[in-house]
Amino acid sequence: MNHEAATAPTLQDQTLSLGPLELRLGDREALVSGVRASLTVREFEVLEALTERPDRVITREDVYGRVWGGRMPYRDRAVDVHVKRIRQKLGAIAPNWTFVHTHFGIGYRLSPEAVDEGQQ
Amino acid sequence: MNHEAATAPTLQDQTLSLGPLELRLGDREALVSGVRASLTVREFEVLEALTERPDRVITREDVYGRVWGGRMPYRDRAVDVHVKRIRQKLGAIAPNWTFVHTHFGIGYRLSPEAVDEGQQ
DNA sequence: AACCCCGTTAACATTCTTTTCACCACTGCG
DNA sequence: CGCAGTGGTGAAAAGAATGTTAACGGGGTT
Repeated sequence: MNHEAATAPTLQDQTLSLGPLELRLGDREALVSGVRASLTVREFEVLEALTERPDRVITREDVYGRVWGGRMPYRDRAVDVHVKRIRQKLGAIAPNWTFVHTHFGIGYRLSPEAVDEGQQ
Repeated sequence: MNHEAATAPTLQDQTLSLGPLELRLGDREALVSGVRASLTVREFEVLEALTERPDRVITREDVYGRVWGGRMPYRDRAVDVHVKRIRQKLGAIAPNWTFVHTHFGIGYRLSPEAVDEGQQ
C-alpha cells in the first residue's frame, strides 16, 4: 500500500534542471551531476536569477534587481563577484562544462555547455 | 531573493526578423540562421540602425546620429569599421548570404540576399 | 573574547571593445 | 588616363568592462 497522494509536490519542492545543473528551489540547493555545490544563499539567488530565462541574456541590472532589489549602484561589483564564485564552485564539480556566459557590456547568460575536450 | 520585479512583463523579448537574420532587441543579440553572431554592443546598435528602414538606403550620417548621437565628424570612419565587422561576423555564419549593401557616396542598405551558388 | 562564515568592497590584473590611423582599392568624372 | 573623393581593411592605441584576489566587517556561535 502506498500513500503517494500525501506527498504531492508543493512549489517548495520544485526543482529545475538545466543540463547537469539542478536547482532545488525549495531548500536553495544546487547540484551538479548530482553533487552538492554548496552555494551560499546569495550565490544561489544569483544563479536562480539567471534561471529566469535560461539561455537568454540577463542584464546585470536585472540580476541586481531580482536579488538585492532596487537599482544597482554605479560601479557595483557584487554581481560579478558572486558569478565568479558560482563559476568556481560549479566548475570544480564539472570541469568540462561551462554554465555562465558573459555578454560584454550587457550581462550574463546561463546555459550549460560541454567544453571540447580536445583542448585540454 | 526579492521577487518584486520577478515576473514583470519583459516585452523586451521583442525580436525582429529579416531573412535568416534575427535581432533580439531586448537582449541586444543577433542570430543568423539561429546561430548567435556575438556582436558587440556597438555593432549591434549599428545593425539595429540599419534596421530602421529595411531594404532602404540609410545614410552614414543617419546611422551615426542614431548610434552615437550628434553630427558625424568630418571623415569619421567609425560606421564603416563597424559595418565591416558586422559583415565579417554575419558572413562567417552564413557565407552565401549578403546582408549589408554599400551605396556609394550615400550609405548602407540592409537586405539579406542569398548568393547564387552557381558562380562560385 | 576568539572564531568562523559570509557578503561587501576596494584594488589590481586581464580581457575585450572601440576608436583611430594608415594604406590601398575602387568609383566617378573631367 | 589621372585626379579627387569614398569605402575596405588591418592593426595599433586608447578606453571600458569584467575577472580575480584579498582585506574588511557584521553576525552568529563556541
